[in-house]
Amino acid sequence: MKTILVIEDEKDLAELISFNLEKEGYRVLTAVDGASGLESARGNVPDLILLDLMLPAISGVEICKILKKSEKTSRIPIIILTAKGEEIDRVVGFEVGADDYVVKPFSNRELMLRIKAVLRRGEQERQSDKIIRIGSLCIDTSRHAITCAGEEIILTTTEYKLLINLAERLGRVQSRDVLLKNVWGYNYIGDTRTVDTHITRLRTKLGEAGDMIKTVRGFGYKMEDA
Amino acid sequence: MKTILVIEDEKDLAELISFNLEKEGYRVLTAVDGASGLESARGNVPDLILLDLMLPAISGVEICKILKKSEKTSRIPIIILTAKGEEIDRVVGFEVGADDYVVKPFSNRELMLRIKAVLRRGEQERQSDKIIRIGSLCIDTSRHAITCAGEEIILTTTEYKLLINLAERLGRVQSRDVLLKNVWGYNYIGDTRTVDTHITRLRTKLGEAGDMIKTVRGFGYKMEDA
DNA sequence: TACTATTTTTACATACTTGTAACATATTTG
DNA sequence: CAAATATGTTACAAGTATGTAAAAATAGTA
Repeated sequence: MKTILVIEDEKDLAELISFNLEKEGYRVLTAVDGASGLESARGNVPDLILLDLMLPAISGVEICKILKKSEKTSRIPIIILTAKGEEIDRVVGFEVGADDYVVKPFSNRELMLRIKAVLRRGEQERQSDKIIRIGSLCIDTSRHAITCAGEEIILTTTEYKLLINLAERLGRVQSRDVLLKNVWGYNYIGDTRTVDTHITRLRTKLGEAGDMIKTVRGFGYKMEDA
Repeated sequence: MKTILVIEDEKDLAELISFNLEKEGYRVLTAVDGASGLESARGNVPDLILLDLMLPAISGVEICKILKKSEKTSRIPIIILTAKGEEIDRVVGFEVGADDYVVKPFSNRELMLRIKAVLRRGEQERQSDKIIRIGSLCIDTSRHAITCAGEEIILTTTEYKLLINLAERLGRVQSRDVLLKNVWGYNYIGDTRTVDTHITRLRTKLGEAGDMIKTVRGFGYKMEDA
């Protein structure tokens, strides 16, 4: 039986997540703030940590960094819970070192799928210092740098986040709505066509690698080699 | 037609919302307090719930928690209506498990946009990423890719949905009316012969796998291996 | 403040999709 | 066996989704 540590200050949400996790057969530990979360993680090393980014006192980012620095806890996979789309690029990259993230509000199903995926993923390929290579494209998340066939490509924040989102879910079709939620944040109200515009710009800037962003008519976009 | 349950104790507001929702083509159920709201949600599962936070007796937060914990109702998206300002909006709103929130006073336009966004999100969720194999045919729903004996087959949106519908109910005959409802949507007005045309196209594109789509004269179509 | 970079919206072009109708073929029925 | 009925097939006008560029709005900065 796998143990999951939930670090979340909002009691209701923590309770809800615990309830669902237990229903799925996980053992659950909860912590309402960073300090007790750290303590718990060190004392009884869990198989995975769900970490809210917005915590009182020590922020989730800090906690994540601390956990990743200690030998004892560095190998525990961490999934970040965040309300903002804007922070994900920093979070998943080297700076923070989380293994995955879920943007609030998330469905139970979504969360469970992510947890399973992260647990399944081998220890060796944790995302901390991840460099994504797809065809001639190379994304160095730690340096926030992108190259295509050696040539450096300068992207704006939105373009970068959009690319990361597509690249991390390689092959999977993502609807405009999902992209809006993950890149722009849950609170975004606007035209889904905005995504199209950014896709166009991304394709242009990426040059030959831009062809790897495929349109799936009626559904959304996906990224795929060749 | 989508059904929306409005749980709101202020009669005037409830009425106004109902009026606007109906104008947009939704079916509306209303409940003036938590208990009847819960009952209604369980009895006639709606597609979405608009939930006032400030209710007599049981609070909206409680209701939200209860709904999210029950298997039957946990998947219903909930939009919170709250009169309180900034500090509560994010924290209480969707961290309880709700899918979105709107702060009173809200414009009709805003509410409708949120509803649409949340409903869209839900539709995305439903398509789980599984791989269906039937004979030489392979359907990868997450990649939205179809292969027959390794060869990739490009389908249009309608063709794809039609195939999924047949493949998911393997062996079972489905009438043209049922297919129209499932693939084209319940309010589709048109010729049932449209189905035939698409079946033909599907068979052609699928090549040898197309033979697995069988005609059941007088009843409809079914999919069956060999 | 003005200026720049970036993002979003708008508008239009284009390419793809689709429902229908018309005709062909097959099957059932009387 | 012919008529009636059901399904198969094809072509095309109309509809729809996406691509793209340019204007408008916004955010960021000196």
